Amino acid sequence: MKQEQIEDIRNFNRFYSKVIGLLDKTYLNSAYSIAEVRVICEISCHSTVTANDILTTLGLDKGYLSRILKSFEKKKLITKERSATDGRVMYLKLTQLGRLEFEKLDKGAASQVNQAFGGLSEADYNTLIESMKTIKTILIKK
Amino acid sequence: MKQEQIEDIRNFNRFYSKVIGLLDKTYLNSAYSIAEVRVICEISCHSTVTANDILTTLGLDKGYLSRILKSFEKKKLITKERSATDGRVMYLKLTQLGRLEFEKLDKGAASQVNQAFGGLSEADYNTLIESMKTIKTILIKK
DNA sequence: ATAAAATAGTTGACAAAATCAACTATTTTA
DNA sequence: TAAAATAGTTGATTTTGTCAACTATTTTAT
Repeated sequence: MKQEQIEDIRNFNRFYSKVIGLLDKTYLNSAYSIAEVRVICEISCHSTVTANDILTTLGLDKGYLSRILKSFEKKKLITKERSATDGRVMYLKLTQLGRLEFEKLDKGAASQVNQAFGGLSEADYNTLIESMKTIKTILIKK
Repeated sequence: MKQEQIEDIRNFNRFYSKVIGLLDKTYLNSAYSIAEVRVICEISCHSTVTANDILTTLGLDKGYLSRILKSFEKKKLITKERSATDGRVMYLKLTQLGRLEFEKLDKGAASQVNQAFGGLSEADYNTLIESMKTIKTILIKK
């Protein structure tokens, strides 16, 4: 891999870090930390998920995650249900309230994206999104 | 802006957040936090820069930044020089050691990019980097 | 069958990162 | 020249994240 290619990629990364950082700030106005948002997101997206699943996908410290989950339970956002077949495992589920809360976060994030990326021409959107898909496709096949 | 476009963009953002998060972890093995790396970077990239410049570009808390700078001074990575024309302003400069340290970080980051993005075909690099440039161009003209 | 190792999750102690507000010292504005 | 603004510092505190020891199960190897 050439020096120049590395520099080009780093240049994009610096630029896009700022974009993402800006969007992440949405969550700073919510009642949740970014880690918490990701955890809610994980629970929301998978019908059955365990703390350990989240650990591996998000790469958090397990003590940290345990506390986050405990706080969610306290706030009635999730329920934990012990697996019938493996007593160590706890299945996590959003409660009604949890789903409501997630929806709020999700809508907030969507509206932030709308703001941050809004105002382009239709042609630019097409090009932008096509480029995004291209990047993802190339990197994902690695 | 259409719902679907928002979703496409969010999809890319989720994906690319992970890429950036992975690269940021390089710094976790260094002696510096991500905020500190950014600050060193800012000082390195600008021949004359003040704490306030960094505040506006990086958007940190000024107390936080002040402490980071103090620790850099203690470690002999930077020098502060009071402006002759405005006694409130401190100009920041990397010392020899600071430049060395920055170079190490910079090389480490480049090698991480090399690892994370390495192994693609030349055609894929061209497409990848072209897409990155396209995205930046579109977003920057906003 | 059972002791040892592995796995899932919890807890306490702590460290690092970040925020807030009050403060000093200058400079600018009115 | 007094008041407001700006640059930076400091103390107190909160939030976020890490580490290691712990309990409770389950799996593996003998």
